Amino acid sequence: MELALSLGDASRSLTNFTDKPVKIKDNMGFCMGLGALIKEKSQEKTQQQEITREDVRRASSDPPVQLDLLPFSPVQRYPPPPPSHLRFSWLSENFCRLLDFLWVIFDLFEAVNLCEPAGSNRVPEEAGVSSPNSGVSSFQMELSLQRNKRDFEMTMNEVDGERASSRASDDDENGLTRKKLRLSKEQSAFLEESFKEHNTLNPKQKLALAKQLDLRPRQVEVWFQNRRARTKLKQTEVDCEYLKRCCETLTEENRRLQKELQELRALKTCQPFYMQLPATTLTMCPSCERVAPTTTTTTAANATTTVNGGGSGPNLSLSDSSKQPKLNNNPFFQVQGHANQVAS
DNA sequence: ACCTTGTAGCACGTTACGTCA
DNA sequence: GTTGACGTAACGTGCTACAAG
Repeated sequence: MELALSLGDASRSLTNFTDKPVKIKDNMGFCMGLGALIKEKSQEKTQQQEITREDVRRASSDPPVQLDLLPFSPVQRYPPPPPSHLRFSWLSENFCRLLDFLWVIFDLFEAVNLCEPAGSNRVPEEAGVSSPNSGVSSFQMELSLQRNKRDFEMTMNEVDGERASSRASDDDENGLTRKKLRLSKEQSAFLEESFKEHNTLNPKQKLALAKQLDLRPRQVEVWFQNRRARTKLKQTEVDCEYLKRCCETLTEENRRLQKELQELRALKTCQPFYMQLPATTLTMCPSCERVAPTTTTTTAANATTTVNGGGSGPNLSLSDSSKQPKLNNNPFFQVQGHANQVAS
């Protein structure tokens, strides 16, 4: 079995090994080596536990990550830790993805073409099997991490204390898939309290919260993002329910007014002509839900349901308040205010 | 002043894990 | 023990604002 490896045209070659093509903005013809990884994890994980892509991705995306920018050569698989002045904190996501994958390629290349790795009892064909979601087999990642462990340990002393402490919660993961930690009640309560004070965080607040709760800043950031999303979703549900009730109320009111209109029309045909008085009544348009003045005639008996329509008729009282469209009390016109109330 | 590029933060949708009935 | 629903941590993507060159 022969494996061709061409890093000169990375954007083309890398797509052969992943489910999803790796997006690469620039073709990079140099060798890159990670200078920091998970010290505690590497030490604690057993041979049976697989170290996943997630581990490598996180390790490569958490600043600072060290790179060796050396002329590409397959021999220089494990370059020595770079000097501190070659650290980069500007790694883009795609670049980190490329880093992840390059290690896999290196290990795969060696496993297939060079030699059987020490301590590995797997056949090389296994290395070509990709997991359905990650596009990188866990075997490859295990190989990669185990072999680079010694290199990582050389540079772990350079990892700053904050990062080391923030990663303390990572130790208990099994590493099979992406990790999901359940926050403790105390942590959730504290985050809730902070969210009540301000639903967004500036970097300083984020760092302070993370340090106080022994979480990674990214976790705090994600928590606030999800919390805002939950708030918005709940708000939407409340608004939806409220609008539903408004719709029901208006429908019922419209039905009542329509019935009243029918009664008035019936009375109009029955009452003597001299009893009819011109007036303007308020009717609710069923389609646009607006109150529109309609000049009609009614009897004195029903005059309490009309209002003065521009002086063309007598001023009539509004004694029967239950029959008036209550615009100010209509819930339809209160939705906005209600929404703001809930949001607060 | 204008443009380009990189970065950070966010909303939104989705995935996947943990919990519980 | 299994299963499905649900809550939610974590992630991917696109957009926008901003700063620096």
